[in-house]
Amino acid sequence: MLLDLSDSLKSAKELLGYKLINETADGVTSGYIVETEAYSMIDTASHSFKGMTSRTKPMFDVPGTIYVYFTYGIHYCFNIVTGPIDNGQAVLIRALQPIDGLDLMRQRRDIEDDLKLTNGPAKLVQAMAIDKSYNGKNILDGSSGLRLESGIKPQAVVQTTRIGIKKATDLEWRFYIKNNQFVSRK
DNA sequence: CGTAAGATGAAG
DNA sequence: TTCATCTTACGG
Repeated sequence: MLLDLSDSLKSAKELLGYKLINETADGVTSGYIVETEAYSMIDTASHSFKGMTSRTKPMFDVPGTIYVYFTYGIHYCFNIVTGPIDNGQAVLIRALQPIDGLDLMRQRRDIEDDLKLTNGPAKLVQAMAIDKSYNGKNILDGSSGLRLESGIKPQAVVQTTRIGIKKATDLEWRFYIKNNQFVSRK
């Protein structure tokens, strides 16, 4: 695999178009990554900004480590850790274009509209049945059902500010595939 | 301990 | 725009 996970900013852009696949007992679901955000230790909006805590420990592990966190009392979000070990960098996966296992996704999301299946960080996590048990495992070594494959090559990528944060709102560390319907917000 | 905020989503 | 809902982090 030629995927570069050495730096969260580079990786956030490069991960666009990659196919994310999860195999569970229920079946296989997959989708192309169409929206990402980069986070790092020099970034006041990052969970890793104040250093390692029990929650953010996976962010300081090797590249490819899966970081799943719980937020707003309801939702889980999923990140892929990048950068050298101990560097506190990660890429938040914000949206997918669903490819395989649409029925399973509709079932898990309890929704009919396919456009709303995976167009948000907590939505895709629910559609692909990613939970806290994936936290700390590595997406590159098959230690969970989750893995990456090469997918499509984005024709055009938009770089802009991140969503839902109150700090470092000037940083343009969000990337998405231009004109893709499954991006969470324009 | 007490408490406030949070990388969201759905409904009204 | 509001609210559901609860873990994490941090201060006392």
